[in-house]
Parts: sequence; C-alpha cells; structure tokens
Amino acid sequence: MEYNFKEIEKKWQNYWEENNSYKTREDSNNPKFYVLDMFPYPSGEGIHVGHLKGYVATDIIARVKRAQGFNVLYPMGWDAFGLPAENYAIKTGIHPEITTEKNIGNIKRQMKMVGLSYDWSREINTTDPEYYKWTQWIFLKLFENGLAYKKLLPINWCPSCKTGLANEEVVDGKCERCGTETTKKDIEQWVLKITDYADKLLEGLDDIDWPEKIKEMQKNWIGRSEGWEIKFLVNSKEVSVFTTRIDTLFGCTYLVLAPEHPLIKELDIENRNEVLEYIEKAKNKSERERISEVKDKTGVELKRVKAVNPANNKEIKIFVADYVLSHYGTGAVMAVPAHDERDFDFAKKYGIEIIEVIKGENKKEGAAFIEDGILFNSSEFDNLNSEEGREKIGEYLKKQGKAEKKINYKLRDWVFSRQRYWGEPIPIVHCEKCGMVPASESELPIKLPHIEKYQPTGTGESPLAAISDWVNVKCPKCGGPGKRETNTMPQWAGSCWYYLRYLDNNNKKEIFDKEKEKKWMPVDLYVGGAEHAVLHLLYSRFWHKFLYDLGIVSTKEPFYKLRNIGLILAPDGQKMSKSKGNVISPDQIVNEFGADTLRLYEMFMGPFDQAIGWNTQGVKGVYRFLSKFWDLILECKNEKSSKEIIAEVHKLNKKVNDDLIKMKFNTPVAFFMEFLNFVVGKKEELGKEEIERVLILLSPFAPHFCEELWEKIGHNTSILLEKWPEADSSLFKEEKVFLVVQVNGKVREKVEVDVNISKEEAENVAKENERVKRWTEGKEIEEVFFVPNKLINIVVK
RNA sequence: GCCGAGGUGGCGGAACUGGCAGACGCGUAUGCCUUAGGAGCAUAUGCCCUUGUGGUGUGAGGGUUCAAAUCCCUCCCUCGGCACCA
Repeated sequence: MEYNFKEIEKKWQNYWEENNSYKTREDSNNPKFYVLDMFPYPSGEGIHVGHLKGYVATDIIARVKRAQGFNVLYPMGWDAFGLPAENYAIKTGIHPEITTEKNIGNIKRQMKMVGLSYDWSREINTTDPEYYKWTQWIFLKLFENGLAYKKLLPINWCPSCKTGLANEEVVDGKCERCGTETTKKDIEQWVLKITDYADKLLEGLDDIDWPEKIKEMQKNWIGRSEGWEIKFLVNSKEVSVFTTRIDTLFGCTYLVLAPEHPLIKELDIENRNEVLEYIEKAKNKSERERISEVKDKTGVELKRVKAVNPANNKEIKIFVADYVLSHYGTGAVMAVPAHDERDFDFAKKYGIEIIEVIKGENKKEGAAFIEDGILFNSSEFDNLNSEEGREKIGEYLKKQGKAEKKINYKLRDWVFSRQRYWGEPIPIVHCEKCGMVPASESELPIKLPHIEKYQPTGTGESPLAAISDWVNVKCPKCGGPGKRETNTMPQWAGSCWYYLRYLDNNNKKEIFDKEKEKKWMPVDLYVGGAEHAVLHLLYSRFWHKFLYDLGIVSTKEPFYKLRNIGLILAPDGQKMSKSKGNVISPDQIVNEFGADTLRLYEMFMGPFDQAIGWNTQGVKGVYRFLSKFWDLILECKNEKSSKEIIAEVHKLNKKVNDDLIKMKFNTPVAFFMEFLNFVVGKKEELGKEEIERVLILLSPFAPHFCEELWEKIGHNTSILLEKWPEADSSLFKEEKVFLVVQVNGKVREKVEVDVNISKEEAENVAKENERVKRWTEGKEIEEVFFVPNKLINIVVK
C-alpha cells in the first residue's frame, strides 16, 4: 500500500478536530507545562516555511510533554493591530477588520494543514474589543500609578508612516517598519516610564534561562553605568556633568555642552551668533547624518565664558559640540582629552591642551589612554590606582558639595502613542476643567470607531481626531465637554500581556482568574525570533513586572525559558521576502510532499537556532525516508523482534529523548533514518512491540503518518493516548565492543573484544594482532594508554 | 570600535566529559530496472599520491597532551547586535 499522505493527513486532522484531541484540561492535577510561540501578525501573504520552523518545534515539545503526562497549555492567537492592514485599507478602502479576519482564516488553515496541536478554544486576537479592553485596563493602571504620562518632547518621526516611533523602533536612523529615514519632531506624546524598571529589568535577567545573546542585548540597551555627577562653576552658574571616570578629573581641560543645553541661552557669550548658528545646524542634522559624522567632530567655543575645574580650580574653556548628547546624563561632559578618544580627537582639532593624569602599560603615542591605571599630575591623589582614585576624588568633592554618586541608563522612557488609526484607543478624556481624566473601568473597552478615511494626517494628529462624534464626549468626572485622546497605542501594546489572556481568554469579569494565573505561569518555554530582543521581549517584561508589583501576577518574570529560531533563508541564501520573489510557501510543499515531510524536513535542516537555506532536494530526502519507513512497517508480520533489533530500538529511544531535552531536533530525525537503514540492512523484521515504540517516538515529528500506521497495525484508539516511552538501557548492553587500537596515536586496527575487558587483556590482544605487529615489531614499547571499551594506544620508540 | 555567535567534504550538517573526524541527508559517479525518468534499487563518494601495511585533513600559525574539531596563546574571516552613552 502506497503512502498516500493527502488522504491520511486530512483524515487525522478531521479526527483530532472532532475529538477535541488538543484541548487543555483545567481539571487535571498533572504537572503543568506552558509552551508558547510568539504569535504572528496576520499578514496577507500567510505564513512561510520560516515561521513554521518555530511552530513545529513547539508542537513537538507540546506533544512529547503531553505523552509524558504533563498538562500542556499550547495556545495560539493573533497580534493583529499594526500598519500593514491600515496601509492596505488606505489603498483599497477595505476595513482592517475585514482583511484581518480573512488573513487569520488563511493562516489558521495553514496551521491546521501542518497538524499543529494548538488548543484553539483559547485563541485570542489583540484587535478584539474583548481583548483590548484589558490592554486599556492595564494602561489605566499604569496611568494611575504615574507610569504613563504625557509630555512634549522631540521624538523620532517617520515621515512615511506619519507617526512617532519609540527608540527601539528606529534602526540605523531608519524606521523599523518601512526603512524611511526618521526625523525629529516635537509632539506631545504619551510616554511609559520603563526607566523606573531599569534595575528590575536588569536583575531579572539572572533568573531566567534565555540565550546569552538576548540577555546581553537587553543589558546593553538598558545601559546602566555608575559614576559621579560633578558640579562645575561657570561664571556664577553651576553646570553638572556625569562621568564614570572621575579619576581623570585633573586632566579635564575643557567642558562641552550639548547643543540643546539650556545654560547656553543664559550665558553672556561673546560669539553668540556663531554659537546659535552652530546649534541651528546641529538641530537640522538627521539621525543618520549624526551617525555618519562620528569621526569628524565639530564644535564652537563659547568665548568670554569659562568654567572652573573643581579639582584644581583651574579655568577651562567651554564648547558646544554635537558629539555630546542632550538626552544622556546631564547633556554636558567634562572633557579629558588624554584619556578619552572623542575628547582627544576634538582637542587635537581645536588645539586644546592635553594633560595626562593616568599612566599604564599599554600606552600608545598619539592616542588617548583610556584604560585604568595609576594617577599622576593629580596632586594629593597621585599614585592611587584608578579605582581608588574614583573613590577618593569623589568623596573629596562630595564633602564640598560638588559631586554626588550617580547611576545613569541608556534606556529612555517608552514613547507609547501613535498617530494612526489601527491601534488600541488610549482610554483618556481631556477635559478643560479636570485635565486628563482616565476612563472608568466600566466604560471599557473604549472601542475604535469605524471610519472611512484611514489616511494619517501627518500633522501629528491621528485620523481619529476627525471623527467628531467619537472625539467629543462628556468628561467622566465633571460631565463638562471633553475630548477623547485620539492617539492610539503602538503595535507592541497587545503583545505585552497576551500570554496571560490565554490562561482565561473568555473571562468577561476580570483580566484573568487569579487561580489560573497561579496555576499556569510562568511560560515554561517561549520560542520566537531574536529580532524582538529589545522590543517585545523588553516591553512585555516591563508590563509583567509592573503587574507583579500590583499583585496581579505571581511571577517576577513572564518567560522562564526562551529559545530563538534560526531563520530559514531562501534557496539562494538570502532572506525570504515577497519583493525578491523567493518565498517558499508551506502550501506548495504540503501539496507536493505532505505535512509530515515538511515538518520533518524543517527539523532536519540543521540546528534549530541557526539560519539555514532552504533546499527542496533535501525535502525529497525526508520524503524518501517516510516512504521507506511506511513500506517497512507494513511489511512486518512477525510478533517478536530479534535481540539485536530490540537493542537498537531502545538505543534509538534513548538518543531521541536525550536530544529532545537539549532542544535538538535535527539529530533525532537523523537517528530515525539511521535506525531504518540498520533494519533494512539487517534484512530483518520488526516485532509489534518495537514498531509501537518507534511509532510513538516518531509521532510528535510526523503525527498524521504515525496515527495512520498505529491504526494499520491494529489499534482503534489514537496514538496520542500512548505514554511516552523511556529506554531500558539494560537491553542494549553490548557483550562485545570494537576497541580501537592505535600505535603512536594513529588508528591501525579495530578489534572485537569482550565488554569491560581489562587493560592487561586488551594489551595482549592488541600486541598479538597481526596488523598491529607490523607497526610495533622490533620497537620498544614505551607506554600503553587504555580507555575502557573505547581505545588502546601503544606508544613505541 | 564594543558585545555576542560561529568557521568541519561539492552543499546542509554530525561528533558525549579530549579518545575511530565527516553520522544523517542532499548532490555526484557507475551499474541494474524501465517504452521512458526530475521514479525506484544497488554500490561508491574528504583530499593527495607512487593505490599502500601509504600520506594528509576540522579558518591560519604556534602550544599543552600518548591522543586536540574539542583545551591554551596569537591572528584572520563570516554572521547578528550595539554604536559619540562621557
């Protein structure tokens, strides 16, 4: 009988659906396991084989865990707010709700087509008012707790998407979504105080099992640095600077202010016009220009004004230069050209004095010495090392009220409002009398109104601002005239907490039931792409920690173990993209080879977390394996297997189990292939018990295939009900082993010997071996090394 | 520049704690089968040569060791991330 995957796959997909085979049980007392995929954006193109790689892996884990007796939560949903649906609506006039629904239908079909075992009764959709009601609810909590505030500030603005962006969404000075160069724009924005959680976000990283790479990226993004804030006197006014190198203070020969520094306006500068001109020029530079000019530093001296170095009361020059960032530290720095590369470049260019105050071993001429070392030219602090110097100089200035210890972060607060339509409305009413009034909980959800014109205005207002009967409302507090907030939340809002709603997705009264949260959290395994390292993965940790502080969730971290999916590249080695026309669709592969082949191939390609190019020839190899295996099973008529086969099956069992624990999926597939080759090579049949064991082991990888064979060998219940097998290692204890015989470290022979043979015995066997003798004859044996059951190395002179 | 991951046949990749490098798959070659083959089956397949009881081989060079893809040092390259953060 031929392996007719089309028929089989349809049959079992229907069976699973009819029998609710993948529904999570809430009444079970078995230990829980929560395995989660990063939920997709329902794009019009559906999912490609790259997305599936992660889903298939989690599906395998979910299936194995179920068979091992865990109560598994394995849900799926839709991260459906965002620009593509809105842009599509602008082009076609079709409402995002409609396209979203259609796209969800298509992707859901694809997911079912490959046999993913999601519990669809827990499906969520971030654009569903019943869902975003709770997104808004969390926003209100943030607002109540002072973590959401509105502020006028220069933000990143994408002229193409016509919306403001968060720092995390600007990559290389370009909009993360569309690649357009971003500009700065002063708009009143909603901002979330993620900076309040900087330390908690850092500390939490120690407790979770995440790839080192992602942890590092988050650490760097948060960018904590300890140092001192020092006050410099500038004509009777004070300027604070932040430094991590207070030990170099005696080498500070000038001060630099960022172009935006407020003090500049207050000073009596001789060359005022020149300075203002420079500031104007700096302001007009785009993000990209600033980045590209890193090497060539520019600035203007503020003439007639001087600062005083608090360490030695020397007068020093002051400059304005755009290499100092206004948004970090105090927007002003003490420049120590001898010990800072940037200051060195600048000082060289403008002929400023360079005073060395630190000496060390790796010092090079014509460059700044930036390492720690021993202080000199630093009066009473001479001969201290840098670390001591920092402490002593810091304390010395602190006593005079001129310095204070300070911690700075690179992390900025999260710009949270977008001037677009297709997002969650921010549940705030602006009232002339009462100011910003939050919606009351009973008003939620504040529904997104249906509109005809989706076009962004570009003025910094959302298209919602034009819907007057939606905008104009009564103030919830005083009943007077109020206006709704018309900005919407960013794409990331809904995904910040979706993993919590799966726990209780139909709850109409609360965000979720507390008991359910306690039962299921944290997520035990979270799988998705690394591109979200400082976006979703940081934002959701922030919200989670906030909810933890409110006592709403019981764990400090949402995702205990995280693993990244390596990209699947196109056959040409490039990233798959619609514009390049190199996208491989799962529909195509399933149609030609079947879902089980596709699943197996995606796992077999290579290490899970590595980027690998697609190769349709390789798919055929996996298909051949399934076909041969199919034939083999159906040909077997014997009740019992030989001892050898039994041993091989248990070995396979052990290897598969060992590697699955390590999240290795490519090697188990190879083991199944090796096993098949072994059996075929032996020209022996498999007994029933061994067939069953192998089918159960293979079933998470190729579920339809195994269900069908399970039935064909005489079962009338699903293979899903079978318990996951553990290997019995006593069954594959070898009596004989091949011992590698080396002479001077080179393999010269392999001899079959009894297991656990002693060194002496092995030595005798080896020495008497004809082939070995040819290499040892007439030579003096110096030493013999013996690794039990593996190797013997005879060292001769 | 800094941080992270990596470099093994023609290709994707295996290799536990240092102990037979190249599992498994693709591709290729030869043969069989076939009206036919982009199907199936069998065999071979790291490289080199004088085809042997041979040499050599895991980015390059050095080191430790009886033994190194694996450990140490120096360097090169690729990918990903960050990037004037004082």
